Amino acid sequence: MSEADWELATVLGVLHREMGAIYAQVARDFELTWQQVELLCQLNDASPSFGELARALGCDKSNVTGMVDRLARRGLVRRESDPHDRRVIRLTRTEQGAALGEQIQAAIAELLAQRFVNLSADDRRHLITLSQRALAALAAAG
Amino acid sequence: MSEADWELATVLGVLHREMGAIYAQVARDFELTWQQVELLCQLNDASPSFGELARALGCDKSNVTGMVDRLARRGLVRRESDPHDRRVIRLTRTEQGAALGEQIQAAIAELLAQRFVNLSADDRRHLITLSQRALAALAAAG
DNA sequence: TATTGTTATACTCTATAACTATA
DNA sequence: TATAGTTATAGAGTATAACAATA
Repeated sequence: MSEADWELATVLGVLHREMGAIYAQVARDFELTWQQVELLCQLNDASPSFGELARALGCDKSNVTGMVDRLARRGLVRRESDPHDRRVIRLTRTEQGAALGEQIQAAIAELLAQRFVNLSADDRRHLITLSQRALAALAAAG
Repeated sequence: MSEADWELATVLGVLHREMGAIYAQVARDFELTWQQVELLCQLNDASPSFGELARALGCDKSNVTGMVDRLARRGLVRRESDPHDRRVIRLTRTEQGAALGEQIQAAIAELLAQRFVNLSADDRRHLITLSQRALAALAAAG
């Protein structure tokens, strides 16, 4: 393993922790857990099944039931049965859930813009480009 | 808010989720939770008090007690009372904990190197540099 | 038979408040 | 009186296994 590999792991680790703190802050501002925010973000333009949600969130499908229950109790999401397969339930946001989801994403972008105010426009542009390439590399590597 | 702010939030959000999956994978490989890994990483070259640990981990001090108990039960950390203030307890890794911590950090760096194999050496170097600048900007913004 | 969502169970993390022993 | 760590409690996330309905 090269020196650069160690440096990459170190700096990405610290950045990951900082980003986690930022997301946790926003979630708490909206009285949600960050897992609930993650789930809500999966419903931006899709109506995933519970199994698809579990895979996207990296948890077991049995956990999704409870998380959805809690969001449904607050009127943010709604279960809808799949017409093609009556075993499957698809999850959609309610109007209230969609409105809240957009507020949350705006709050995240706003907070990031504030916290990165000391990063020059050039650096910010490069950071976006390189992060996109990094994501493409991750996708290619599987 | 500018278009670049939205792009930054989007790409950093996706990257954050990918990194989270990577860390979760490593933690599970070592039969630890990712929170326990975070705690262990705070002991690399320091013996923090429980209050300092709580601040670093972004949780309440009352939570630290249980997390430390579970790590101590596995022989990875040890409580040591502070000679200057008998209210304070400082946490240190055992030899076994130090060895495991190094294994974990090596595993993270190794896995990242594998997953980023499709990112060119140039891009990787730039990603390190820009991430370091981003962290400096975050620190400066408070 | 296999799969989908659910339930039950046990463990962990998280937040709050009350407690103790120091300072 | 203030602070550091602990305890008790309640809610939430996590993993496993067993289950009913459907395919």
